[in-house]
Amino acid sequence: MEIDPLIKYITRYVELTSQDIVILSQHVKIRNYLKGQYIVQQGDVCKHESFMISGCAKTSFIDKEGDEHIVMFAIENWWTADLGSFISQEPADYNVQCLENTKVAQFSYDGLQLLYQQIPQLERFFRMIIQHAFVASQKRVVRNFSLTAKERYIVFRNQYPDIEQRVPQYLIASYLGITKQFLSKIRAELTTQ
Amino acid sequence: MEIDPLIKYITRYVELTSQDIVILSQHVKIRNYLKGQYIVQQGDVCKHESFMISGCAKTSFIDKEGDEHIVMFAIENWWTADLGSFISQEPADYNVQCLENTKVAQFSYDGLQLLYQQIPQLERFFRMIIQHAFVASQKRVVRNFSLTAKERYIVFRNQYPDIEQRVPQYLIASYLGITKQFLSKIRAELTTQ
DNA sequence: GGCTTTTGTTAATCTAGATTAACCTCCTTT
DNA sequence: AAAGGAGGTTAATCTAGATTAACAAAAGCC
Repeated sequence: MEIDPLIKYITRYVELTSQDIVILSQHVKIRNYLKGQYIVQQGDVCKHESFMISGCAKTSFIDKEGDEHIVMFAIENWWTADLGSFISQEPADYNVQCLENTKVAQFSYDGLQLLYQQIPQLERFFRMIIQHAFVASQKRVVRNFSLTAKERYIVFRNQYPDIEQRVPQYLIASYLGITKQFLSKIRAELTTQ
Repeated sequence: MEIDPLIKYITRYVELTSQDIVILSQHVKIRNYLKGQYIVQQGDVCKHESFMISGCAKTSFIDKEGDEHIVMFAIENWWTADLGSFISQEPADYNVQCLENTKVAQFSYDGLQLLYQQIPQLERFFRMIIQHAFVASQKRVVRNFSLTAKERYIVFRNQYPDIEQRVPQYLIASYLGITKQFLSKIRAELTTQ
């Protein structure tokens, strides 16, 4: 089944009966995007929370100077959405755009509210997922203050070696909060010794 | 009752029966700290999630150079803990130290697991709380990349005017990721129109 | 194969914010 | 009232990383 990776992922955290899985699959929609397509567009309301089955996407923000800042990347088994927009159903601050052809399993806002009622463990599941996401985000704030750009790049590389391979460098530079020129310089320094 | 502010806060998100409140109060402990005391110490396991009833605390991190970085502040009606340490029950990355005499309502790890079973709405409650915390943290990451120090200070001031009054400037500088000298310069610029 | 677009590199110059250091309040405490 | 500490300011100098610009290497695409 197409949603198997999702079920497998959820059952790492909570137990699901076969009945739960039937209900779940009724409220989850599989959707395919081509490279370049948007899952969420800044200004639109974010209608879905998306679980990545395959492919790769970036979440980014265009500032008032028109410069893009990468908020996060997502690959297989990650979640992506503008969560702030999704929970409030107000316009999104971020874009989510596919960097490869991508397959996702999507929860709509209403679908998810129904699922919370019918499968109470999902409440626990999402609590746990978001706890981890919050902890990771807070660590990133700390790293941005206490590490140099070079150190942050090394951390990123060690933490997400799979992402580093799949994503162009200028997007990684943006994720790290530096220019592509400076990242290039760092990389040159790291390869010569 | 001493835990009234907590009940009031929770019932803004989910309904509680009087029975729920009795159960809750059996698993929540009120605790007082003096100014300067630690709620959590870097290296210890974070044993509690604390709801602030009164007072003020800072969450901070001491880096390898011995410099302190402020992760967040907490005042009345905020939550504080090293969540990463609390959920994994591994040593904390952060300190939580009181900046004023402080009264908190504390959930122990085991107590909270019991409460999740006995009051399923709490699962929902904490999911919602942490969703908002995650969204706020992600916005902070974006601000740190796309705004200047002066702009970030203005945002902080507008967003948390009550915190700005109660906390020394050098800690606010640290929260903003700048030195106290540079914050002082920014403030001088802002007062002379 | 050539031609355009997308990525990545190198180098010169510039700037936001760090560092260092000296000095100025207010509070406490004795 | 003196002394010490905690918090805040000002100013000179320094640096990590930005900006600008030019070029090189891949990667589509006709």
